[in-house]
Amino acid sequence: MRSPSHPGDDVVDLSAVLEALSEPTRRQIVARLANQPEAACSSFVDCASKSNLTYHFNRLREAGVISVRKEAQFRLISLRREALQARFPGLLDAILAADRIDGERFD
Amino acid sequence: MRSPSHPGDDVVDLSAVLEALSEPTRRQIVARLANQPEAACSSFVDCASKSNLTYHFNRLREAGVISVRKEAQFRLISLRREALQARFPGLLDAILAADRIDGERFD
DNA sequence: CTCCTGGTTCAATGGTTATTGAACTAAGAC
DNA sequence: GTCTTAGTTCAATAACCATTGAACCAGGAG
Repeated sequence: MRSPSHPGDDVVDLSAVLEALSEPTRRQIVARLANQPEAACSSFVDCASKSNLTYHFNRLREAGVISVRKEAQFRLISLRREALQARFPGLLDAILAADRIDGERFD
Repeated sequence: MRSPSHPGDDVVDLSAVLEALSEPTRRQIVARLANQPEAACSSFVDCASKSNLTYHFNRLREAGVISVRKEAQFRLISLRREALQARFPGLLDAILAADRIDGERFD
């Protein structure tokens, strides 16, 4: 785990990005962020426990998938769409699309 | 790990596919298969040890990414492009493209 | 038949992962 | 100031991961 605040976490390693997005909870977080410019950590309490959320946010941030901004008493999370698109064009969109399809398994 | 021969391993779970392709050795195998209709297990001895290759082939097969066919004394591996494309359109191509970019890191 | 070659199986190992709960901190609300 | 909300940190745990090496097996080659 890296140091707490690392605004310049850049998208570098494909393995890290795919590992980050291979986890269902993290994919759920990312899928939700795709529809919102920003969301507070607290809006994901239905996904996992507080400390577990911190863990998943760290993994996503270290992979360069999200960025975290501190605003008053809240942490605001956002998806790093442009950075991901610049580094691996089409990857995030393909995974988001696949995730939507994957979600249809039990219809 | 599942039973030895499982020709009908189908692409079902996105997590399994992404986990399979998040490992660099396995991505290398898949990238090489993308240029060849079929390849013998033995053509990947430069990627890992024999037993380690068996392990990686199993993980790829269980995720539905490759299929393995026994021909005389050889095992022939092939990429399940159509099955992947049918289930998660564009995903494999995006990951293969990202892998090519990722490979350019040390230029 | 005996000897390779191609590949699997198995147990062991060290490292990593996700998850938990309790203790803690930072900052606004009252 | 006290209380509460939002979130981190830390240690512990169980499960899983990739990798190894040795033993094994199937089938062709000599």
